[in-house]
Amino acid sequence: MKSKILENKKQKENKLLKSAFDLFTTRDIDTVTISEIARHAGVAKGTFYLYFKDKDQIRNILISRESRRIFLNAQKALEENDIRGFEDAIIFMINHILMELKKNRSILAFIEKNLSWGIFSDYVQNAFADDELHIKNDFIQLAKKNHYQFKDPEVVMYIIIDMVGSTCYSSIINNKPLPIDQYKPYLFDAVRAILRTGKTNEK
Amino acid sequence: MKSKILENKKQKENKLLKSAFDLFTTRDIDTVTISEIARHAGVAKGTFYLYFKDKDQIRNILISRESRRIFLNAQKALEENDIRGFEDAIIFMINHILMELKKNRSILAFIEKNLSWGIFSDYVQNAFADDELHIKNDFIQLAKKNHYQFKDPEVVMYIIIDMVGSTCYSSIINNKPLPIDQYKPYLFDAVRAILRTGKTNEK
Amino acid sequence: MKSKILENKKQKENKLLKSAFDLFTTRDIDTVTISEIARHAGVAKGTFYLYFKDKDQIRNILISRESRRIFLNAQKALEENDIRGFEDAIIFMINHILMELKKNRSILAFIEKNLSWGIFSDYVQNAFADDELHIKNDFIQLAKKNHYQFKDPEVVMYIIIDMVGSTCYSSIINNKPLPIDQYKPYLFDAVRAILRTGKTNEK
Amino acid sequence: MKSKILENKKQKENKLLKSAFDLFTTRDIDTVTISEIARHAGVAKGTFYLYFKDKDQIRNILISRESRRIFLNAQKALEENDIRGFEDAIIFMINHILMELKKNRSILAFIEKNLSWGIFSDYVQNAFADDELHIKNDFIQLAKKNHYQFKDPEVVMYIIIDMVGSTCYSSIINNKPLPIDQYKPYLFDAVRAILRTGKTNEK
DNA sequence: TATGAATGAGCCTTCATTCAT
DNA sequence: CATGAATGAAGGCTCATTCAT
Repeated sequence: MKSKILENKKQKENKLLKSAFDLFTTRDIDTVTISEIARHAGVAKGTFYLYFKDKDQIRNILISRESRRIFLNAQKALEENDIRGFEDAIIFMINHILMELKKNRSILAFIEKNLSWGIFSDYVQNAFADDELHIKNDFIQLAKKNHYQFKDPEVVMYIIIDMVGSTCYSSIINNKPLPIDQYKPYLFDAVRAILRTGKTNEK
Repeated sequence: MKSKILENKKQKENKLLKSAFDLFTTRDIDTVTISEIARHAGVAKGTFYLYFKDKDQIRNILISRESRRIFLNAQKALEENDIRGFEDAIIFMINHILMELKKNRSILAFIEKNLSWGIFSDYVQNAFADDELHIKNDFIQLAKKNHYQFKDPEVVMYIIIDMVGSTCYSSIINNKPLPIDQYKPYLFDAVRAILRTGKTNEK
Repeated sequence: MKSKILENKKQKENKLLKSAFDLFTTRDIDTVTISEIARHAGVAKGTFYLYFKDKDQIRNILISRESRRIFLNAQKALEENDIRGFEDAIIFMINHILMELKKNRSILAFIEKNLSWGIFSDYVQNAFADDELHIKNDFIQLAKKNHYQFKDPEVVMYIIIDMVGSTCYSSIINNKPLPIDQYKPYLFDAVRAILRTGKTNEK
Repeated sequence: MKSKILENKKQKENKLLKSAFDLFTTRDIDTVTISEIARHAGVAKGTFYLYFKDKDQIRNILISRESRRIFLNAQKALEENDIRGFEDAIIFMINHILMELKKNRSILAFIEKNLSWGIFSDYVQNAFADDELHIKNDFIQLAKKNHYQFKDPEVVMYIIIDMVGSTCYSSIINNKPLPIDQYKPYLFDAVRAILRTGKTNEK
């Protein structure tokens, strides 16, 4: 039967992805060889090329996958908590993501160091296409409902994501400029300040 | 006389630095070989190792040097213009830097992609040690003079630098989320919002 | 079937060993490069590293192999000739070995110059472990049978091997202190003298 | 004055020789570079080539020098002690040399590992030319005086030197086949046995 | 004489990629 | 589909030797 074969193939692909993920988050990505990925996945070197073109490809797939997972988790957490204020909701999500990344620094290191625009950015920007991930939509809806108005909400969202991402990277990884827990107040102040630029006085 | 030799050595070092800079800003740094740097500098391969330990070292030197140069230019421009408001001064400097980077995208790409904390951050953080570069000091003085008060001005400065750096990178290089000229208003709004969090009402 | 591949691998390994042996016995080992070994074996440079770690490893393998072969030959020759006296048997073997080395000076040069204790010595000392090579045992048995008694036969054997090895090296290679054929009488006298130190008067 | 200059030159040459000796006896000779020899001697790299052709040359000079020194010491010690028997005198000298080498293993390692025939052998063989070093002569005289007769005393001497040298090397350095102090009885027995082959019964 | 900057040949080693089995 | 042996291009780096000063 065909499904059996297909399943088998999917399994091998997953083994390779998992293997690469393990290695990429453990070591400097440049030092990871395709040999190692294959060996650690328990398949032959040649098999790698049956599923992926090269290291770049598998790396990009992993970054998209992990970023998405993290955003989805934050989104789900938000839905499960009844947070109504616009700013509060944004801060809640950011905080949720930061907590996850703090627990799992290697993922953060992996994503940040390899996050080239053209992968993640495209991903976030075109997030409309993702059935499950409706963060962008939510952002816009929530802003409207709470009487925040932005000329271009996408750009604001982008600024915030990028700012949080890059500053928190060094905060979590290197404790610079401050350890993440001490840094958060400053960061959240900054985020709130930016969001407040869109606040209107409508009731 | 010895001065001739010393001069000659300095010249060679500069040739190598220039060569590396040319290559690093033109191509992906990983694809640049030491052979090429030497060849393009017009010296033998072994000569490279007389002046630098490896590619990392020459890269770090270049990043420090270029970052410093850009900040120095901005600082000088600020001094030459009589801008008194705190927010205006910050925005002026940011704008000055962005204009320079826009003109010279390759430098931006080079700095951003290779700017590891531990190089630049240390540099900016310890900028006190630099006799000429007194941005940090200026920031603090200017804030005080204009009645802005921050619990930790350094952190605020850091947030701004990092945010500007990372978001403008993709704006200038990839036009995402918007081309830099359209993006600036949003960015400056965000910066002003952050700065305003420190505003007090003293006269 | 797999046997074909395995056979092929064994063949390549042998090609490399032969190539290395040819080069090592022809030239100063330090001047032989891995490139050459591979090229002369008709394989790619990388292939070398599939079979051996480095030049040292292949060299040690060759020394063990060749030394063993020479001793085995001498042993076999002894068995095929009915020589009963203890001293005569030892001299016979030494002579057999010297004749072989004389015919093949390059092997002698190769072995002697690279024979580091830790390779050969271990080998000779632990010769018990070698099923085929029972020289050490034979020496002890033969001594006993012929009423020679040594406090530590192993040490005596070792002295003889080492003495023969080092003096004959220069005799065969450099004709010093005498060409091997003229040198032999002196050498054999010395060997017999040493052996005779263990002679007892039992009948 | 010229003598001053000449003295200065001799001094530099000695500095280089000492430097090389220090390095050669401390490390594997192949890893010692000419740069290091010069640096450790406190002169410029180019200066090395003013005094020596290459590493081989300086190495050979050192080996001759050290070997000679050791033999001279043994000879002097013999003269200072009134030992009349032929065998006893030989054993005395060997023992003297072994004690010195045991104290200074690095010299032994250096000499043995680099003692190529053509250096030392020539040296010992042509020892007649050395005004101070008259070992060979002594050997012959002493043999005669004590009624030992050898067809070719030189060859016997050579066998002994070589045998002692090569077996004691591994004994002192690797404790194989036995530590030197336990090995000596066997060795001396062997030496005496060889010498005794020349004994005559004249009174 | 003495210096040491400059040279560049040449080594070792890795690893992405291919392809016969 | 899967394998893994074989490839060979490519890079980093060292160091003996030269030569202008």
